[in-house]
Amino acid sequence: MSVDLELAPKQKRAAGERCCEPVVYPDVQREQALRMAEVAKALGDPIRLQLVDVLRKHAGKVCVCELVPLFDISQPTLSHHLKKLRDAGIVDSERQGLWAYYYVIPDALRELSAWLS
Amino acid sequence: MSVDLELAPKQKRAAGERCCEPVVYPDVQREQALRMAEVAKALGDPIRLQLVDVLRKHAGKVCVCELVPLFDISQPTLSHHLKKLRDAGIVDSERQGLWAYYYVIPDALRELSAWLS
DNA sequence: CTATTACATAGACATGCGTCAGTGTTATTG
DNA sequence: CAATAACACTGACGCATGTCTATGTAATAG
Repeated sequence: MSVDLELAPKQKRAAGERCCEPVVYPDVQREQALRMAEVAKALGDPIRLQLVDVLRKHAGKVCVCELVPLFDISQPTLSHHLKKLRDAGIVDSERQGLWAYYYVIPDALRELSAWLS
Repeated sequence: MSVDLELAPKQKRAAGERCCEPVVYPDVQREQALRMAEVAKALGDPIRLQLVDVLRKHAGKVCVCELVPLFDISQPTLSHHLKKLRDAGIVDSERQGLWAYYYVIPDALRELSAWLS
């Protein structure tokens, strides 16, 4: 999988000349880069990465009240991180009475994972 | 691969009682989360992600002068992004005369990639 | 209804980020 | 030497981020 940027032919040039001609490249696949970067950015915080790890390990849905004591941050801060993960399309939640259960959206990490391997 | 956080037993409790006891968890593997989050954060920008993509596709080393025309940003901004990738341990560079050649460090993405799959 | 519990939202604060114009550094050409 | 080219660094700017305290909302207990 790639993001498809065309590259100018690679060759040395003597100084005193222009190094490279400007390259026109199709911005095909740029949306893919945007999507993957958004997911990567959401994973770019240790707490959020550990949150995703916990949610993935516990295949079912996990109550927020079980997540709070795992980290040295306040409950609102954790709520904020969960929202970031929701906005990135990585997790989703369900309310049941007073509790909120979070889970990883299947295949949410697939595109990035495939690109990385 | 996981980050190894212990989770409290998952069970509903009647309201009016504490939901969960605080959980003590070993911060084993927390360094791993820090490392992976650092890499993910560096990939969390579309331009940097595309830079890594270009460098990975062209297995050899790529001259900065070939990268500049691929993006709609100034040369100093691109230099800044390359520095971020260097700081994250994803790429490295070599100077040869006037030119600087960048390349992806082998296995720099392996840990994150393995965790994601 | 009142109190309590679980969770989210609001606002504030310091810090970090992405970008640019400008400048510096190093190497090559003439 | 002076001029030029490739690249990095500096400082500035607006905006986003991570964190907190305080408050809001919805549901349950009594």
